[in-house]
Amino acid sequence: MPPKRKAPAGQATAAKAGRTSAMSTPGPATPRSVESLAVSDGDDDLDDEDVSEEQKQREAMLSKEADEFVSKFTLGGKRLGGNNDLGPRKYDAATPFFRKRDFSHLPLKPDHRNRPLWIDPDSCTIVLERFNPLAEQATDFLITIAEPKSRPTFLHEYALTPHSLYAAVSVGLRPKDIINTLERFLKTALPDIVRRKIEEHTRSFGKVKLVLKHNKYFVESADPEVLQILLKDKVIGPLRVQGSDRLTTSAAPRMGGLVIPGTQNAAGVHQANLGGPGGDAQQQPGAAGDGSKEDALLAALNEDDDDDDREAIHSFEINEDHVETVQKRCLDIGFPILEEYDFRNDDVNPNLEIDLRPNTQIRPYQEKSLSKMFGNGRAKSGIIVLPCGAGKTLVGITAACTIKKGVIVLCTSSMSVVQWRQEFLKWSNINPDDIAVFTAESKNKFSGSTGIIVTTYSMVTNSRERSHDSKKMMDFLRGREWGLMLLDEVHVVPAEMFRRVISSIKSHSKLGLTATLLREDDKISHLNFLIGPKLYEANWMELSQQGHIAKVQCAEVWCPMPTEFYDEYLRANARMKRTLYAMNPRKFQACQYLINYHEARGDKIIVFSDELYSLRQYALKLKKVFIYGGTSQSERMQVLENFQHNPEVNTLFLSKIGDTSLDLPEATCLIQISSHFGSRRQEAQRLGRILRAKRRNDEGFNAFFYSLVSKDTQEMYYSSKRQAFLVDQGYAFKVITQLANIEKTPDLAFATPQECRELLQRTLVDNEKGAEDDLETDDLFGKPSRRGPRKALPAPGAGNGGSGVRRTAGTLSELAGGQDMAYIEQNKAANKALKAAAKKKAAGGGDGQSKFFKQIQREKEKSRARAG
DNA sequence: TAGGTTGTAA
DNA sequence: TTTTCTACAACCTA
Repeated sequence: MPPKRKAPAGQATAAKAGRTSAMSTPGPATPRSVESLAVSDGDDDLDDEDVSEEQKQREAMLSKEADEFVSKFTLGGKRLGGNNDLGPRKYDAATPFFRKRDFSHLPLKPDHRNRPLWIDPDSCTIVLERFNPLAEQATDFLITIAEPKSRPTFLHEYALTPHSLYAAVSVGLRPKDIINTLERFLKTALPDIVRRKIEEHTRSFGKVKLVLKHNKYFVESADPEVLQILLKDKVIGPLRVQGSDRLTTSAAPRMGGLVIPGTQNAAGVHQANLGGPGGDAQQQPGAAGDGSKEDALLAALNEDDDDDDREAIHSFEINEDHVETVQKRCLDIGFPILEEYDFRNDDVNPNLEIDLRPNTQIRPYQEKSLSKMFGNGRAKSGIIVLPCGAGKTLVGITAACTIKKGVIVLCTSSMSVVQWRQEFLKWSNINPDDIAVFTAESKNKFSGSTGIIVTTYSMVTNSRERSHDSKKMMDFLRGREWGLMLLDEVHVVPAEMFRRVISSIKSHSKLGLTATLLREDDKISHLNFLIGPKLYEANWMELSQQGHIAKVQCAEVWCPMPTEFYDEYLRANARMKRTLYAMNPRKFQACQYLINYHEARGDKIIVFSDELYSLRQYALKLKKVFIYGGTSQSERMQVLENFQHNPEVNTLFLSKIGDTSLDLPEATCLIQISSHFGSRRQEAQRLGRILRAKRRNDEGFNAFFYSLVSKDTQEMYYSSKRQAFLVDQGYAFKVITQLANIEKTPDLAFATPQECRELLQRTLVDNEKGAEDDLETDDLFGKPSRRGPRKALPAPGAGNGGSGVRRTAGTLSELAGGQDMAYIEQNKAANKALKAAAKKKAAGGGDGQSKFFKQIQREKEKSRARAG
């Protein structure tokens, strides 16, 4: 049993409801000073006093400890972000956000101190004071109506955008709710321009819904006029199914007896109510009325959708073939269409026997995200954004358990397919026969009339020739209707290929899960109409403060480049530049130092490098295991297994294979030596690798994330770009320019200038080989070059016009010889030691090595083929 | 069972 | 200050 006694979810929610109702009268009713609140964190404050006090102290201690830890490395480095005390403020906290314009003429409300929001009327940027008494409630509200832009510790910045407003309406807020609540939270009066913007953008949003009922698609709206507009539209009108002349009318559903499993409600009410009020409601004409109470918003925010006003609903039928066309068209003409699945009234598709295992309690934020999805008793399609390790899978499983219909799960790799299935078995009582995987290896169907299929995107989208089984399976998938489509890592979907999934498989509702709704192109917005609005986005910092994910210390280590390296760097082409700044000996030393430090501390360390050459060099030189794309499946398993359980193996080197396709054992320290341009997503994903660390609740535990950056190179720029997302999430990157006592590291590599020069030459030579092979035939130089490059190299060095400028052939050959000897020796020492220890594969050592070289060879050839 | 090919993301 | 190559999954063959 964990020592901390948290209030059960039930109490927490009740407490929350209490506070929420207070929020409708924020003024004098809650006269708490800013100062008093800044201290109490406001989350556990209704819990047992001792516990929260203890908790707080511990957190303070932790953060201090962590700070000190990083400072140990820092000699004179300047710090970025992470300013933990605000100090005396000359300006108001929000001042920086308004630098360009001055809104001080906007009159403050008399009780502005009790109100947490500022707004910039021109950009519709909202700034939230996190230390304000109402910050909690305001945060809930803002997450619903606005796009989080940046959420550092004290000030959060949100933007009101058409899409965010669209999402707000889709989870049940009405424009006037939004306006009224904003008015309440704002320190100033809500500017007219913003009010108009909200009205304008929400007018048509959420008015049209796409509902699948009895296997027929209906376009539904509470507003007959809107339907008329659609029917008169030149695209949509003709698509209406003829014969259904009258608009069908029924009553709006209400949440009724719907209970999301795993919530504390589930315990008592359970299924008793299913089919109760909800079912009846369908028959009754709308009791309607304009019961627009002010509390409606609070209710919506509060998850209990006890809407009193039940409006009449009008709908017309459209053919299923035209759904996509209609969806697109609706978006184009300003009536974005929502997809909803009235699963409780779906008696056509068989029910699936599935429930969460008893005693499974989902976490508050998971519940919150699901309540957005099931807010009105139906399943809304949309996207839930949770950091890795925060339990995305469980959210998906709970959704499946709520809907209880056929489910199709789409993953990015076959690895995660297996995991999803395991998670389903772990968390739910699903019959193992009812959950099947569809991958290259396994093409089983479930035995019953319905079930769960777990597969990969590429399996479904594959446009190439299919194997016979695969074809049969696809027909099966296409031929039936799914209650829920779970899209794991949904940010991949906007890619041209993957979006085909949406159209090729018919599902009543779609739930997208992702950690980072980020792409470097702008296609992420496509998800809005491909799947649905973003239903929920968690705040990383908050989750980590609450102990759901690990606390992470981020640091960027600046490694100067030795002059020789820098000279080469300046002259090199783009490709070589990348290699050079990864191979920077100072960086290597930093890496070595950090590995030493953290291994001594008992951390499990993962080192990432996108640059294969440097990945290998680092790993071999440091005698650590590594995995890259060419590592065979069995070897991968072996290495991972060892990394996880063998106390001797604490450091693992990974190529970008580790970003997506490996299920990494838990690590507690992460070092990046080279990374892919400015991909924020990659950075976030990598950070996510250490978030799930189980030790997070141990005393004084922190996870560590280092980016090693070669100073004065492009890396600096990329690095800042990559960090943008994490910084927005509130992570502070500390800059370390000097690692204290690095020179005392035992066996510090490249400590002498001579060694550095050798490294440089070797790097240049090795990466020149590809070019060399361009001119020579493989049989001559391919194999021999591994053993005796001494002979082979001088010629290409001189003969290769493009890059021959760099150095004299003499030096080059000299060093190259030594290099290869060392190389082979190291290679023996590295991964293979592990192999021997595992006493697998008699031929292991030599075989692996030649395989390794073959792989390199193949890659070289490939790139040459492309070039030529 | 390994190795090669292709298509695709980013 | 801009961009890129690497690597994966599926499928096929010897």
